[in-house]
Amino acid sequence: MTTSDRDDGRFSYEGLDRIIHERARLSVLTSLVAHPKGLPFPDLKRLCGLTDGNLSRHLAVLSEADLVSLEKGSAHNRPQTVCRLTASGRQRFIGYLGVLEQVVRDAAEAAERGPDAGRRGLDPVTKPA
Amino acid sequence: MTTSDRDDGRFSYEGLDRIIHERARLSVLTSLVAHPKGLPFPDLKRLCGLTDGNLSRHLAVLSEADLVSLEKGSAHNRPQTVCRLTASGRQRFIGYLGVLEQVVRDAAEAAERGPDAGRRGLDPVTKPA
DNA sequence: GCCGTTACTTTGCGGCGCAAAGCGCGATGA
DNA sequence: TCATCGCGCTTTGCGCCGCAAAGTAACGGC
Repeated sequence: MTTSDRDDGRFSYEGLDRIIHERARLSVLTSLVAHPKGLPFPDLKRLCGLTDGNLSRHLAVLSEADLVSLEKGSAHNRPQTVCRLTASGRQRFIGYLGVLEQVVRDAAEAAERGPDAGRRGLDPVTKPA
Repeated sequence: MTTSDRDDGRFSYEGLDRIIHERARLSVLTSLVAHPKGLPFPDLKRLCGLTDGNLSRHLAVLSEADLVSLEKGSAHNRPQTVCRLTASGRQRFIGYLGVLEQVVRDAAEAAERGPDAGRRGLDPVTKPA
């Protein structure tokens, strides 16, 4: 047998929150958790390699979900939006990271266990050039 | 200073392949890497907690991208599709996992470094000078 | 005043995830 | 023998989303 009933959902990873599990937003949240004092919009943009519009959109989503707070003020006679993780955002992000870690563990373990197990169906595994 | 030029893209994680970085497909790939001999459609469906339609769609995408192979045959007088990781799929997935691991490391490290660093900024909003 | 730059926001579109409906087919039963 | 059921997928349809390009606003030289 290949699977048993109690394996149902073994790899479903329901904790991968749709809001967080998105490349750009993952970037943003990681940047923010690494800069707990907050980051101005342009810095965040550079760190994440995002365009203005893109970052704006994602920040709106994250803010809507109360994962980040946006403090719109001004500095050097210019508008400045400082972005921060909220306390609950931090919690949710850390929870998400736990799931992500589980994914990596599951997969890495499996990948290591049988690099050429079941070779019947798989092409011979070749090294990357 | 908050960021320096050479930090550009520090958290952009370009290796997070759009095809792979999707909850359902991540489930599928992890299941498959854990079962190198392949999995029949219904087993995969249960492992991943997906609906038929959903799994079908994602398999089509993964197959299109040559990450998985679909072997349509029959067993017990019933149609049976066996899904397997391709060799290149395996490599790409492993590459992706490396990036994911980096994300987890970056974030976990940062989160641990300052669980309450900059805490003042989290709820009471303070103005940067 | 005009032009360029900075700091965002809005708009438009293509694509995607998801659930519900559909299809094919063998087994079952009247 | 012919409907009916259930299993194994596939297709359809809708709504949301990511992304880039265009738009707005406000300041700083010239």
